[in-house]
Amino acid sequence: MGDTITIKDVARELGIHHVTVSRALRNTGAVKEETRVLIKKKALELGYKPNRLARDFRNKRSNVLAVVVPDLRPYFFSKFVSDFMETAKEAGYSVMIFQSGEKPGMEKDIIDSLIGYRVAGVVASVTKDTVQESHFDLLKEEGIPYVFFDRAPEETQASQVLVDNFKGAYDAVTAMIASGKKRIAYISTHYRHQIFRDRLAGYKQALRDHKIEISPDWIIEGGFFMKDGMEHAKQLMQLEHCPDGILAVRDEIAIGVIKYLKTSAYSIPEDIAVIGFDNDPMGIACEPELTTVQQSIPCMVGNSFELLLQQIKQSTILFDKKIIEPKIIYRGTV
Amino acid sequence: MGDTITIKDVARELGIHHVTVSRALRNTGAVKEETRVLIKKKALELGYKPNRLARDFRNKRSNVLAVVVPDLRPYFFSKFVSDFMETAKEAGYSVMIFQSGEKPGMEKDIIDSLIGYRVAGVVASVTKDTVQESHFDLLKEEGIPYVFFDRAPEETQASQVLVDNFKGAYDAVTAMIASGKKRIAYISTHYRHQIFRDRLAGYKQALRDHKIEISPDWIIEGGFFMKDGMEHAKQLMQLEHCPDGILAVRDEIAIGVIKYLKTSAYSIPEDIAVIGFDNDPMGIACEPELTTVQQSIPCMVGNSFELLLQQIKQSTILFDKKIIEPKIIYRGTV
DNA sequence: ATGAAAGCGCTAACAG
DNA sequence: CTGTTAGCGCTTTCAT
Repeated sequence: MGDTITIKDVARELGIHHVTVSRALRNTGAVKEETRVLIKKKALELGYKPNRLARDFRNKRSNVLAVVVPDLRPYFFSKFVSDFMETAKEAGYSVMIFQSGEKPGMEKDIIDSLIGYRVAGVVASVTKDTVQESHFDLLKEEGIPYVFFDRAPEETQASQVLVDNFKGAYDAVTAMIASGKKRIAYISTHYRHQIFRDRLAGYKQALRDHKIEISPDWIIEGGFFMKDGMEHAKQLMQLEHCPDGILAVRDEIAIGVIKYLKTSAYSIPEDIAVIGFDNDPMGIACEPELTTVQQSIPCMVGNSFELLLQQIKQSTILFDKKIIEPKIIYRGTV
Repeated sequence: MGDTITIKDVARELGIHHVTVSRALRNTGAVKEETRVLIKKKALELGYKPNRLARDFRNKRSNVLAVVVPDLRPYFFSKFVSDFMETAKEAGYSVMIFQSGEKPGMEKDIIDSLIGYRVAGVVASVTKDTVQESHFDLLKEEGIPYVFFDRAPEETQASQVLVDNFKGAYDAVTAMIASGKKRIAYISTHYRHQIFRDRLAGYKQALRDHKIEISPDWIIEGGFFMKDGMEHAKQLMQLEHCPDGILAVRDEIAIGVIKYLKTSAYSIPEDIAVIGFDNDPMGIACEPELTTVQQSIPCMVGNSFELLLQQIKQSTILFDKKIIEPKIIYRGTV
């Protein structure tokens, strides 16, 4: 160690100029084929590893893409990140991941960091409390393109990739109605993202279109986890006029609902139907297996990446919005 | 954009030398307190962001830690990575994540990459087919310390953090025996890591210590997922002399087992007890809730990080092994 | 097709 | 306490 091989070492060994080595190794500029082969052979032989730090510094831009998520653990995010990394790698990019922990302050720090690293681009899903987009403006100022996926700041103009959440909820409610349900409740989170408002709107519209009353008692917002689903289900079932179908905005919440219903001896889906969102594999572990609204993650990744790459290549900031079709995965709860 | 602020800009504005600015901003060297304050104020005012690319390049080392995992999606890995990122961030490090996709070739490419980025250190869990450690030797040559967690190459000398897998399996089997089970089977994966061999050894020893016969029919190896668990459970239950307890080396496999048993009308845990490994939240979604051997991830993260940091600080490669106590989380399947 | 020169932004080492 | 000098490894530009 200590004596790292540089292009100069390769050049000296061959009695040529290090610039030629640089050109040969990058397959750029005019280098005699014969020389190029010679150089590559020697580089390999010496175990030369390009110093990315130097290269990125010189280019004033790294070839790293950043992904910012509130939390890496939920399946939706870990799957997105996992797929995104695959896609990025194939295109020659490395990926840095950042977790905001649902804290806007942290998100801001992360963005400062990203600017420091001169990342090539950013894909982000914002925290539950991110209302302002101002910290992302800093990226714009630095010419770093970014794309939001799933969770975007309110009224942002920036590029974003979302599922058609209105349709997802609308279809889910319609499916329950089709199976004979007439009293359908809605359990959401308190997170104030457009996606959740859209789902609520889809839920309401489906009820209206089927001439079913919308009761405020049947719309609950709060929490994000399994235990919240359990509590809300309990609250719902204690209602005098209790529901026979429940749409939850997350599979984890839906599973909480199922757990409560089963302990209370309700049959699913006979007594009550349940549908969630996300197609989390956890939904297969529970019984009956959870029917869910799938947001195609490969599709979201593909669109996000494409949108980002386009901006990187053209060195422009785009304002584009991709809407992905949701799809209901029918399993055993409706 | 285009006109990024550098320390020279800050210096010019103040009519001082940029080196003084550098010193002031890093709280290093001797700078008059008054000047330091002035500089920091001006830097903030101009929106100066240190160029990490330049800094890292100059220092010949980045302040990035790399985590290499086979796959980011399983809860065990996403949780580890998530926690590790938190810990690293608090210590001022950023984190790059890499997925080998269980492919050793990919793992090798990743390591070349890490060297290119001159990362400060590496934490890795190797692929199912990584037998040689040779590609990690390259890191050693570059003076980049690394620590294995959970899955290490065979017979490696390198620093590693593991759970006491022998004990985990031993205790799990003992727990089943304590609840009256006498015919305990073992479902493993075909992955050839020490951790799985240790679990098998723990399983066997527990049976021996309780004078229970070890039947090769009851030891199945193969697969890694839920469907594998289902298949293996089926195979096991079709045996003439079928088991009344099953230990699986992963919760996901255990859940597959449970799913099969329930479709075949076995009662759990009355007819058959089941225990898994990992404390995957998926185990809470299923019914009955899965009893599992927990590997404390915060503890693994803490040890991994500490082991790594120690090597970074001392610029030495250590050969240290940390063994963490597993713990059985009793739920409903035993 | 190859070489020479210059500089990216920063920091260590030395000088004053 | 502050300034000067030099250079990290690489690539772009211009010259040959």
